[in-house]
Amino acid sequence: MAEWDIQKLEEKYRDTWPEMFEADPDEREKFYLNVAFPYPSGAMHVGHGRTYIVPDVIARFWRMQDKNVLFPMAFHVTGTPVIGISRRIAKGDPETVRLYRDLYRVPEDVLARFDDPMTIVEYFARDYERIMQRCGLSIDWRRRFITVNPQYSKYIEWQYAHLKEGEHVVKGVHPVKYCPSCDNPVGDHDLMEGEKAEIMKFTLILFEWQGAKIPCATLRPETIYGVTNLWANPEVTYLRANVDGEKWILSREAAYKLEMQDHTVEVTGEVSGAEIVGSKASHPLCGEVPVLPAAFVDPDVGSGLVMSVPAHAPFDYIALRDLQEQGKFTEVEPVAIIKSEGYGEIPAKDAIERAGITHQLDPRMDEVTREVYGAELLHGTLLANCGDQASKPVKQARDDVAALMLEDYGSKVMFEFDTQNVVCRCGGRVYVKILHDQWFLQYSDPIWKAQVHEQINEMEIVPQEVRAEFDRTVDWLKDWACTRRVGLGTKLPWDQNWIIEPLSDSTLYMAFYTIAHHIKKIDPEKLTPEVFDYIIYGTGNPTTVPRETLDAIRAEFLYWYPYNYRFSAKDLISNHLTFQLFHHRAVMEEDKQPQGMVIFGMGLLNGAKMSSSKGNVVLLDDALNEFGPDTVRMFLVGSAEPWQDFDWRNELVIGAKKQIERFWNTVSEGIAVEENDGREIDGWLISRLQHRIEHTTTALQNFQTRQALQEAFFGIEADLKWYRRRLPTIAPGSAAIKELCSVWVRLLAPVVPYTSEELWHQLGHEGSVAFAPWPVADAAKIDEKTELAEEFLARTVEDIESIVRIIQMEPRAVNLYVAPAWKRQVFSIIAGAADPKKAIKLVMADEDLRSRGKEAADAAKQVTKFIHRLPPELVENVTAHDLDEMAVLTAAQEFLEREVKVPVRILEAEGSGEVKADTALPFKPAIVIE
RNA sequence: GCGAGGGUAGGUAAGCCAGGCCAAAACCGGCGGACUUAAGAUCCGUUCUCGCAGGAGUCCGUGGGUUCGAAUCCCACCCCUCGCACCA
Repeated sequence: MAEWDIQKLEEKYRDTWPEMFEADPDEREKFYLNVAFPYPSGAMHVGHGRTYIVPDVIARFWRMQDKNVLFPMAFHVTGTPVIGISRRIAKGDPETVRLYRDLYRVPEDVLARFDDPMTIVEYFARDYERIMQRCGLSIDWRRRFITVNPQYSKYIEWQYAHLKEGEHVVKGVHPVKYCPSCDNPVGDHDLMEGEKAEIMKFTLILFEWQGAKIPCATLRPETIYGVTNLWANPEVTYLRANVDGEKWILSREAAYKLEMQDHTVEVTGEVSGAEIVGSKASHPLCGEVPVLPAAFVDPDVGSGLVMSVPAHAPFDYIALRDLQEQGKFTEVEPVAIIKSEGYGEIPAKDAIERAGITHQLDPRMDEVTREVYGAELLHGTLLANCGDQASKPVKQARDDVAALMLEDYGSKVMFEFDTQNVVCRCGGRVYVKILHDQWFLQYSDPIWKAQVHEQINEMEIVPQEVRAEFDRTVDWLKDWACTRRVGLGTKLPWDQNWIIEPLSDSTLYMAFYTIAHHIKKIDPEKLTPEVFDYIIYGTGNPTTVPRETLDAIRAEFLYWYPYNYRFSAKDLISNHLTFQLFHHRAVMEEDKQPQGMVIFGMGLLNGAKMSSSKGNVVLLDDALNEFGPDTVRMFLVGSAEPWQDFDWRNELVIGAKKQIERFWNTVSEGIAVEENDGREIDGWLISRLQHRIEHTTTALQNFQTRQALQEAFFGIEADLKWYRRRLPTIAPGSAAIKELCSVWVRLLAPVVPYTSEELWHQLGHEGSVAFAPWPVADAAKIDEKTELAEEFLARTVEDIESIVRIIQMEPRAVNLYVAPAWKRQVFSIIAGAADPKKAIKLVMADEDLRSRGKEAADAAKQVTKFIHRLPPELVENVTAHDLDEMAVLTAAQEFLEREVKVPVRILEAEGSGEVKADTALPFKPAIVIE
């Protein structure tokens, strides 16, 4: 019997496998599964490993069920990250170089060529492919592509033509975070500071002022009715400017921001804050109000000029009060316009006084402000002095007044961050910019959303719980800017200045897999939209490619599509996974919609989040070298169900390795030993095996890889343990063991393909275990009575042992007293009773039993208690099979004596004269130790 | 802050939806023993507390509640993970 040497097994089989899993349409039923493809900008770690190994286990499982399984792979290389990496490497950025040279161990000569982004992705794509093959992934590599292949670009162009035709791609304006020094929009991950900053929409309310307008930015336009004054900072020099052709007064900062936000701003002069202070400004909805001085007014917030609503804004209230305490502007009175529960006439005043705030600089001012704003938004109603808005709830009035302002009073919208200091990685300040000419995928379209909801409802989603998250995401999605100026990718077909954004070019590639190996062979120039129309829809009359070629390609598409399952980690739910549903709905026909999704948990390393940038990773290649592919696979699919987070810990992985070794040794022994005569216990083993097959199959059908392993590995091992305990002196070489080995190797083949492949051959089978028939449970081999008898024995031995353990005497002999038949009668009656409370009455209704009087009543009580503690199926079996306990125990006498190491006597309880024998119950003999 | 999911014995984790089979599966780890020159592997026992007869007590994030009965149902609180976008 050879030692288990996984390295050798890997070398023996790895390179012969890739062609084996090339899948072509045939008469069998298909099973098509795919995974979110990787962006190969760095080395694979064990977290990536699980992403591909779990689907592979599922693929191998279904393949053995005689499904035609397609499992393809490609590489996503579009976008900007590798461009940044290549630049940083070219510059010699030490951190990046360290990551690639030391952690990912890229050879120096290769690293030297990493100044070209394509070199990076091509290098790592090859590396991924190599490592995936080491892992034994049953991928059809003929279909491999990368997302900048010209043929793929043609497919994307076709897709976008249809999206545009369906009016799902529209040109729009959109506020984005923008870094003027990079001259590019920036994502949150590009920010050094202010990552959580949100873009807020202010209304600029225009006040008449000496032939010009003073814009005041507000989030609460409805408070215009309560404006008593404006605030200007006397220390600030404001600008006079023509904004969109109108004369405005505003801060320098505000002028710059508005320019970024698509307004024309032409500076014509300056005016000091001091000059403005003391003058009057007016708005039709609040009349003429004075401009008051305020040092707290920040020119870098809003327009740099503020409207004041002292009744409802604590800052305004306290600033006004402070001025008035100095005897200034005493004629200004707060104007209350909102009634809100829990507050008096002037909520700002109440809140400040309740909090005991006496000074504007009190740090609790922000908190009090939030409190008042929140309370008024939730419960406030506008008062009678608010014109048309009177008695409206604040919530509604806010929107109505904002709309009114924009329509009738010349207001403009201004965007601002909710936090100051938003800084780009380049160190430059980030502003809100309105992008025009930008193309958007209109995910906000309610009709489109409704279609996706419908699809989510029809799909199988594993685990069920994430369905809610998908629905939430669909509701929450707004329009998505789908074009960029920089990065790798496909040009927008109708506007060549734009590149299709990388998330937006990878929503329908699952369909491309079905035809990729054919399409690759066609000159991209010939791949007109008509060609794809013909392949996907079967319409039109393309002439650039021979018709029989197209018919074959279309046939293949129709065979595989739609996909059965897509596998991905849960962090992609809120974008990619939901996007692809939108795109399928828009472009693919009704019967080509995604059928199912399986969502994975995340990976941890020793309890901490895996992160390449922090160096907290185990590279998959290293893990394969150290433990071998089967161990890595077994650990990754066995330590947690796919949707749970898993934690890679080396000491646990070593455990998995030992387990496979045990499996190897047991099966090798089984093969080596000469067949000998079967024993009765063989029937039990084979009967148990049927349950294991059934449970493993169900688990894998439900993607429960961990559960499957519990059954297929530990379950079978536990059965074997009992089997050997019952037959310690006989070598395990029976026909039953051979049968078990053959089944066992196949049950574990999806998880440990290398080990199983070798054992399968050693068992004398031709062909790969990957295509061997999956075991099917045979009901005829299930022998419930034997299983029950063994359970009875096991429980009895356990009971004896637990008693021996407690008593502190050395046992000399064990007497077992089997319960009399009439107690079995009691057991049946009680077990069958619908209402347990009436069970005792039922027992006493039996004449024979009643004649036993108190004895019967006591037994009934004991039996009731006992039944209560047993699993219901077991109770059912006990009743159904009416086990001859005497015979079972007698037959196992030798076994019992070996177990307890003293003579065992098996006796009838009835008439034994032993007091303790009275406690004998069916399925629970009385035990007396001498 | 908002949205989704989750907290079970030393660790991983099943059970929870359908309350009583639950002192709570399974695996790992720990401890003791057998085998061995030894280590490893393997096997046996043990791993909340108490108990010289198969039993009792306490326990499933915290605090309440419902129920004859709660890890499981309800309420509140605390803590953790993921997502919150123009980016893979």
